[in-house]
Amino acid sequence: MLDGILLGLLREPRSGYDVATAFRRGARHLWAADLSQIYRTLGRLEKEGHVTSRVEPSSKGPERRVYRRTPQGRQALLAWLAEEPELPPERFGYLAQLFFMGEARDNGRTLAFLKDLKRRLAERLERLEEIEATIETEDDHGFHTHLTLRLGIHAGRARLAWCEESMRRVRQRGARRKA
Amino acid sequence: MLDGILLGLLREPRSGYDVATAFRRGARHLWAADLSQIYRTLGRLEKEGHVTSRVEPSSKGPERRVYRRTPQGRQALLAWLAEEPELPPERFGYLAQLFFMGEARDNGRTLAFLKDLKRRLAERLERLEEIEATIETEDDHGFHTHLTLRLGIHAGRARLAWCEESMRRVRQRGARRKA
DNA sequence: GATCGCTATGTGCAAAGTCATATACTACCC
DNA sequence: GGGTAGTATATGACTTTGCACATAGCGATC
Repeated sequence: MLDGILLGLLREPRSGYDVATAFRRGARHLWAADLSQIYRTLGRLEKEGHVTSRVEPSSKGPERRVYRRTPQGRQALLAWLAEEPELPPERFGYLAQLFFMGEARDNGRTLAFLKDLKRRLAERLERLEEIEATIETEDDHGFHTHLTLRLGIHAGRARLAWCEESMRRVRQRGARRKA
Repeated sequence: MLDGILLGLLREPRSGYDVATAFRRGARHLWAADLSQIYRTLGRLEKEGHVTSRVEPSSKGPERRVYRRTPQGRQALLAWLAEEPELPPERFGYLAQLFFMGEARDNGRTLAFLKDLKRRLAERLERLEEIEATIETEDDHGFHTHLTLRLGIHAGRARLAWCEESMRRVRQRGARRKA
């Protein structure tokens, strides 16, 4: 999966560091990966013949190893794009915490948890909305970038609405219990 | 993270198989885990003193190893519940595919992709809505279960709305190009 | 009495991902 | 001259996860 993303980012020749930078800028809202993993994956892709690399001098640091996508690499990218949509495995740490929070029998804690969660989710959403404001949607790449960003925004707003609904329900429940 | 979920499910003594069954029924919408991983994790939790186990005969199969949460295990659970909300790493395979689909220059393909995606997301949402219809929301556990389910439903509807928005935009874009 | 499906517990192996660490050059500020 | 920040490439150790496989009892059905 990371393979496809790296091949996609290698539309132009780039060093591992550049790829990671492009990754942080353009793809961090759809996949998380750290530098060491990117380097290792690029190494594997080279062994598999999807990319080639060449060491080049750098103007502002040590030597760079610049990767280029091969025709075979482009084919692999297109094949990945032609696959079925890959649904993510469910992995919601905060939901799991909330799920068992009945165990603690503490509505105040649940409320504080939701408030904290809402703040974090709102921050994420704001970052996406900032990016949206800067996107050029005319060319193919920008158009598709914007499509993906929109999902983050739709989903982010839905999560905030859920936080509010949940906080309301927890408060009502607390009030009902005291009564 | 799975640690907390297993400790939470062990409110009553259960075998690994039972835990996995409870997992599939009650927690699969918030975390994915297969049997082998559950067995391994229970083994580690025992080594760490969070659970104990005892082999017991079964009426309908081979012997069962029944796990019980220790006081230390309960403390570990409460500590986990008191932690900050854990945000998931971004890992959207289908979004990554869509992100690079400009490379293929094929609006028809993008449209088919979104249609397929929408169908899958709608199925997931339906399953959550079916579960919601069967939930008892009065007791602590049911209340918190329902809260988590609601997020899945909010987010699921937002994703469907996004699919429709995206399909509309892709169609418009296709029409504009032909004109 | 053979086979199927469910109950039940595990091992082996590989891929994916996380975190810490080592190295080293350049530019800039103090 | 010294410290910090950014550029740049990696390796080592570890955990988590996924997938396949091995084993075996029990009940029902054919």
